[in-house]
Amino acid sequence: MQREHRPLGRPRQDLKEKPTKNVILDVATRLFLEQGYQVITMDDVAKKCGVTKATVYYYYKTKADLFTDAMVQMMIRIRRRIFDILSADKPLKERLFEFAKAHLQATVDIDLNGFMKEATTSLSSEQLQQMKGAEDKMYEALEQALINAMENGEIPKSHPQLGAHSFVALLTVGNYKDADQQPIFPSIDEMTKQIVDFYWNGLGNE
Amino acid sequence: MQREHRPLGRPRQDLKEKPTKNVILDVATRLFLEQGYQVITMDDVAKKCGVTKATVYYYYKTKADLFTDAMVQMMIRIRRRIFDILSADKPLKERLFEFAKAHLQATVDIDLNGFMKEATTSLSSEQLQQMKGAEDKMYEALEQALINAMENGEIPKSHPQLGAHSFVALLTVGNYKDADQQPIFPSIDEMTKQIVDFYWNGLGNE
Amino acid sequence: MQREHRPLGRPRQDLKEKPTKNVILDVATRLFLEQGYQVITMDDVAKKCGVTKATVYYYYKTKADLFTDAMVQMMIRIRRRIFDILSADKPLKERLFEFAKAHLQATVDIDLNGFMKEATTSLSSEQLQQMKGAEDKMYEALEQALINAMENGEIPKSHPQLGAHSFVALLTVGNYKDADQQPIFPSIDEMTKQIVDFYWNGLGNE
Amino acid sequence: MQREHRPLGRPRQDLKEKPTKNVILDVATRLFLEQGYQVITMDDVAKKCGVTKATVYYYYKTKADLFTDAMVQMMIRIRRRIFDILSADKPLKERLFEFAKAHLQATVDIDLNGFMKEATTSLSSEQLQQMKGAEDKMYEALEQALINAMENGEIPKSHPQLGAHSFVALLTVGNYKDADQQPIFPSIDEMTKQIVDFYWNGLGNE
DNA sequence: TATGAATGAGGCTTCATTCAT
DNA sequence: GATGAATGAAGCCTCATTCAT
Repeated sequence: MQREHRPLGRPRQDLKEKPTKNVILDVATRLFLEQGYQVITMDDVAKKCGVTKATVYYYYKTKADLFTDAMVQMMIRIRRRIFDILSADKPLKERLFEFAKAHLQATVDIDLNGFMKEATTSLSSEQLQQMKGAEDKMYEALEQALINAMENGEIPKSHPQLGAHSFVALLTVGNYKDADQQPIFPSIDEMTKQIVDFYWNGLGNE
Repeated sequence: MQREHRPLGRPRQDLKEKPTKNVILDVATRLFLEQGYQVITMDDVAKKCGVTKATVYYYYKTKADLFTDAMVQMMIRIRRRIFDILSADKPLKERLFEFAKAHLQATVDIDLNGFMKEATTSLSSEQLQQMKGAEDKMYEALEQALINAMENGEIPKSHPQLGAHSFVALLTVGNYKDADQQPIFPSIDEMTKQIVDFYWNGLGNE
Repeated sequence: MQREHRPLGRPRQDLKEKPTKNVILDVATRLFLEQGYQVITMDDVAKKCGVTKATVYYYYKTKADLFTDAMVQMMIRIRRRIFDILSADKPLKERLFEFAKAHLQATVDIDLNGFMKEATTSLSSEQLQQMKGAEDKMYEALEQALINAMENGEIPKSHPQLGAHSFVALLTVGNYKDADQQPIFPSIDEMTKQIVDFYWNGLGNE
Repeated sequence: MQREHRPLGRPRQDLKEKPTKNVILDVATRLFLEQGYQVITMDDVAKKCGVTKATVYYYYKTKADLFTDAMVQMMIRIRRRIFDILSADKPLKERLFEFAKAHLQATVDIDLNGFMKEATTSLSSEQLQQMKGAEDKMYEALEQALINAMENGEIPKSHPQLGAHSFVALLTVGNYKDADQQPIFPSIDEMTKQIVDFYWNGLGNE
């Protein structure tokens, strides 16, 4: 765990350049999230990164690999976010509100269900396992927060896995737009409040 | 496994077979639901129908057309089902339970969000309108049932659109399988009961 | 050569309806002339005629047959027009002018060269013979007029076949439009006059 | 007959072969000239080049692009030839003769009219502009030679644009073959002489 | 580390043609 | 005489992937 030997003084400017592999992963993640696995081509990724397709293949052996890595990393990041937000020292409802709001503000709708479905046909079973694993861990982070709250007596005891999934499911309501592009509530704040209230009731609170 | 190749030309009108167009629409609907728009090819559809691709194109000018029609028809059917089940003369909670159960029993997970996302990238704006229109109407059917119940005093007054969307969103929880292919609850009945209870609380009932 | 027995009196209205076969031929001729053999589909023809493809096939065994017939009939008509115009009792130059003008007024550019080239790949050799035959006869009509004029002393003796082809070739100049859609001369009359003058000189007149 | 399939990936840079892009353009030009736009498939081009279709698409995004480029390059070459031949220091008639002969010797009949017609239906308006532009410039080269000759007093003053187009139009006469495959004159030399003489008269020379 | 050049496989779509009615 | 339903063959184009440099 020791840091590598590094020259003294201020690092050179070009050290700030993100390594190519990271650029690719970040760009890919965004593109896949925005448009889905099938629609995005390796060329799309390459072009957005300012490199060639061959370079992408230098870092990721297949498209499926790139996708898997992108999704897994993303779920890890979300899990970390859940941890961060939900371990704050505030009433659970407030923490849920914060998380919900953060989630709904992210422009891209993270439709995990959809991604898993698209992936099923194209990924190796090992890759699917990886994704599923990351997904499960993500939910577990939420579950844990609920379990804690149940033990604290903050909320009634109930099935925490159901609670975790229900929360994420309800968040998708926030992304709905009708035929005229109207969301259900005009502001994100209102949207978030309503969803969290609904969820809070659902948990059995009065 | 499939029918032998038919001879050229118009087939004899022997048996009272389902008209080819219907066969195509039904098969396409199932395939699209199971695997998504991008993954399914026109050839997949054709082969499953025992006809050639050209025949599929005889009835549907493009893949996007076929998809749109399939989705719209499906949403119309669901809407009808909602009507049928929700207009029965029973307590609302029972009716919700019935609908939820029917929905969760359908083998294919009807992930509307996912479909709309895939559609966005590949359909004409006119086709998107059609799909969105059908989707909205579907939700309206649910909303109406909620509105009635609020007026009856069966449930507290609240935002019916939110209620409708929340219900559908919660249903997706029933399709979740973890990395070991385990659903959250082992039986559909239990699953349905838990989801409807959660929802029922969410609506503000005590 | 006796006329068929026909009922006395005025024929019924519906006798005025052009027989379907003729409609097809006429429509096909126009479409092929306007857009070429390959581009026009049997469906295009059928739709413009208000019948189905199968009907077109009822009258013409193949697309190549329809095309051949259309082109041959057209060349026969042109040949007749040449006869009519060129056998009038006026100075040759006037007659040439008239024919040229009639030709240039027809909106469609009858680019026989182009048609023969397109046809070569797609027609049977017998069909090609038919077309070539009709084309040759068409030119012969012009040649004959030139031969007559040479014998009359109206124009110097020269190679009549060259004369006939040169005339038709020069007419194509009238259809030229530059990148800004400008023809070489602004009015058809001026165009015709200039071309015929040029031709007239070419024949060796002073 | 053709090269064996190449292995995947970048080929060894062995011999000083013509760059693939040039090979494709040259082959395509010849094929399009010989048989027309619609008849030639991208596969035809690829096979004649000993590469796969995908390779052709690597260099040209669409068939229309390939065609446009082929035609434009060809017209640029012709224009250069016009320049070269017509700027020699000889009497105009001799120069015209030379150009005509060179043109008629080229085995393929360059039927510009036909190509422009085929193009109209299939090319984007931008591509059409490109082709038209190249065509116009080609004619302008001829016009300029005529203008010079008029100013020299070598030929009478007349409309140079008409002169340029007439010349090219008359050249097509040289490619005519009748139903028995007979050209109008048996030898190219005689053909050329007759056409140029006709043209020379047409210009108003005595 | 990065890329340019190439391929194979496959997807969408069109179209001439056929045939029972 | 006319048509609706179907097919087979082919054409355009895309894309994940490979490999020598």
